[in-house]
Amino acid sequence: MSPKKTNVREARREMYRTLILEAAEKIFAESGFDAAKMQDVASAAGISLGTLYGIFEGKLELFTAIHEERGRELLERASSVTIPLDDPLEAMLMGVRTYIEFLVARPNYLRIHLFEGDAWAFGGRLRTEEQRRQFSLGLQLIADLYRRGMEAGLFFEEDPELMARLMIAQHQVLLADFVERGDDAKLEALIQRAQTHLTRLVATPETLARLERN
Amino acid sequence: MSPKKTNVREARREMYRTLILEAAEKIFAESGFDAAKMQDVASAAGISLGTLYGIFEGKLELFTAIHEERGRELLERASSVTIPLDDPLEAMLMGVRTYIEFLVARPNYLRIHLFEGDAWAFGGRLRTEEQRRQFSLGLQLIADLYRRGMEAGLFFEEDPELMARLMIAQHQVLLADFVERGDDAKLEALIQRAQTHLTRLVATPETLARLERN
Amino acid sequence: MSPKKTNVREARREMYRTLILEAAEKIFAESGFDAAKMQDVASAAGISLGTLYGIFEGKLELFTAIHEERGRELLERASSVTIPLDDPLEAMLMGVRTYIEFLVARPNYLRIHLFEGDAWAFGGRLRTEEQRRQFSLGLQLIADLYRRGMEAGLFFEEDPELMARLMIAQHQVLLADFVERGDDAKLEALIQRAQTHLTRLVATPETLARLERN
Amino acid sequence: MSPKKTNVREARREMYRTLILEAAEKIFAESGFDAAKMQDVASAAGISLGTLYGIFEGKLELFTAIHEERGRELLERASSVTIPLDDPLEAMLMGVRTYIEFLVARPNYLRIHLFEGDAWAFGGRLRTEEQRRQFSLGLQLIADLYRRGMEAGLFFEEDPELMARLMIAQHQVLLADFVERGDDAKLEALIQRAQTHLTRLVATPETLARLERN
DNA sequence: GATGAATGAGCCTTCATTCAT
DNA sequence: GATGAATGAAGGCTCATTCAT
Repeated sequence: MSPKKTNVREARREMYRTLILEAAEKIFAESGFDAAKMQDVASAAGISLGTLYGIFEGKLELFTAIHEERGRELLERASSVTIPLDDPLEAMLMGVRTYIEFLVARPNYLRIHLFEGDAWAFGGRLRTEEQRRQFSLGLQLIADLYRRGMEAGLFFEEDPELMARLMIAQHQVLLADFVERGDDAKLEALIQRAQTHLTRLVATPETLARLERN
Repeated sequence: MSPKKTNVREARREMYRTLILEAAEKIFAESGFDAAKMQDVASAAGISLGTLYGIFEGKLELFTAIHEERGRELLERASSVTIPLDDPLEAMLMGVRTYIEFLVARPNYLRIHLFEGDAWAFGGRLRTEEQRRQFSLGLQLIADLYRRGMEAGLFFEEDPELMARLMIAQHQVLLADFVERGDDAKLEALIQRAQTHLTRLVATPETLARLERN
Repeated sequence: MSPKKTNVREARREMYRTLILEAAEKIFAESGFDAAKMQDVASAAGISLGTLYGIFEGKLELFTAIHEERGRELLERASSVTIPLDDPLEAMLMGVRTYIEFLVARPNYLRIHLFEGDAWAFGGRLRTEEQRRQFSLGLQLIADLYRRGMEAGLFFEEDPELMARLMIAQHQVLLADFVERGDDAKLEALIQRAQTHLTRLVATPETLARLERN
Repeated sequence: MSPKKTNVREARREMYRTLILEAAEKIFAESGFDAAKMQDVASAAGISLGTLYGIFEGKLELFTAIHEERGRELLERASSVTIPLDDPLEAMLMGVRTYIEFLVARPNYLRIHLFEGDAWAFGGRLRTEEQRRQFSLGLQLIADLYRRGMEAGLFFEEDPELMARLMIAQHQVLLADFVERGDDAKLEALIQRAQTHLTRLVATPETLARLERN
């Protein structure tokens, strides 16, 4: 097998992966995991069942792949924008913006994220180990940031992991509200609102007062 | 048909309803909606499939009925404890206590409530009109209370319905955390914590400061 | 549940078992294991797929059940007719008769027995542990008998288990021939022939000579 | 098309045929007909599915071809070693040797031959007309030999075709036993054993006695 | 000619729902 | 009314075969 051919094959597989993941996101978003049919995913991707199964092992693997893919991407973005920032609050605000922008740009994944029983805030009925790992990583990123803010006396004294969950839940409510309204236009307003509520959630009264004065 | 016979029949149906709803709560809590089997519900209720279908039209109706039943009960309790209280914040704190006590006393329903993709905070994949109505009623109860507090200058200025959702989400995170820890012992601590976070969520800085002084 | 009801249910299950096993025997005989369709078995039994699966766990279990059922029955018969006989050769001759009569009376099982890659002589690609156990038991029954004849100086000196296989193979050839000819009429001739060849296979020249004289 | 080109093409096809038949033998021996995958055959042959289908029409044709190929080869060898011999018994003994040496040298084909439900002794589920023809030819070769021996008064009086089947069955049991033991070392012992049993199967008591004396 | 990606018919199995007893 | 046996539609997945490159 020539390296060229291998590359072509790899490229094609990658193309299919993308095609399928998008189609699957759509189908899972519309129907939920159980009601989604593999045949519908294949049709939505414009390919045959056989091809679909050539790329993904099965339904669960496909579902998992969506979360890996999107979760990893989201995590990377969130990390890359928060790490450079020294101020924990500033980092958090930047994190929310990234989080919201990412999800609003991917409405199908957003629907899955919110409604498929795997909302990050609960970590409830997560279906695979990979999903649990992903969930845990995302939570830790936020919890660590919170810990820093708490140690700097900026944030309210509370279990950082619990606070991380509360933050996520908060954003999810705002996103769910946004989705329900079908209000694509005011992304910036949504972000502002989310940041306001985030600040109120984490900051001590003193921090709040200081912010007010500026 | 004599009225007496009718009454007997009604009583029997009522008994079955209760039996089935409890069994269904257990099964749905363990497996989720899709994986739950009607046969398992019937067995858990100690009745036959035929009888189950004599009382409930189908799986979806059964699922819906759980939410109606528990939702109505919860709503009534929450109403009855909050209505007599003049102070909106006090009413809210009392409401959370009731909410949490109610759910912790019904762990099966709690699991469904949190993890079955129909958490009240999102109103997401609600499966029937009735569920949406219920959801809306509960939300309004809280939103109205919030509005009163806002008009009294005690609460933060924000869309009351959104705030209601944020409150519910907050409690759900705390309850999910509670469930995950299997921490049955410290109900009172959970309520305290929920009330603290609730206060921080809704109160203006001035209100907070005043509370601090007392 | 009343004992009566249980009995009725058991009786019905038993009836279905029989019905299904007969139908399955037919289908497996016609098509072989892999080509046989569960739907065809159900149809042949005059029941629905659901009912079929209510009685048997799956295709393999059904196939196994046929072998258990028939194998056990055949083994019991063969044991019961050979055990009372002191003379090993006489016992063997009686055993063949039983074996052949049993299989000729069950032509579908005979076809499976001969052609489904699990002919007792080879013990080749046996699909389940149960089948292997059954095969081993049948073989031992014959091998033990052979050993007795050998120790009595009546039979040719050779590994008894190998001789058992040779005997089975011999009968199977005769049965296959019989099946191919569709010659239902001359069962007794078939048995005679099988006994003649059996004698020639196992007996020492001396034994043969003695028999000749009688 | 030049004759040369045609020759080249033919040579290539022949090469592929050989390659594929060997690979297929391996795969069918390992998995049996139904479980064998065409893809696995192609991979084992180091070619593509398309090429495989360019040489053989389908799975069944491939399976058939193995039997034709090997069967023809075996037949030729058996013929060539038996024809020059005048003594029918001697010819038979030579034939068995050839038969066993041939199969032991081709363990994959041996496995198929024994276990794939198409053992020559039964002529059972032969899948194509060609297979039946082949089977018949092999059987006739032996039957004719037997007939000669019978007419010479050397062999037991019995239907020659049936005797041919019994012989084949006998060898197959010995070969199956040999395969199961994984006993590659003692080929000569296996042949000796087979010849002994063959003699006992076909010879009249007088013939046996005469042999004994020598 | 060779490749192997793509196809899709087909089969095992499950479970919500019905209905004869 | 109660039962639970019976139904059969539906869906995940495989693999023989085809065909565009």
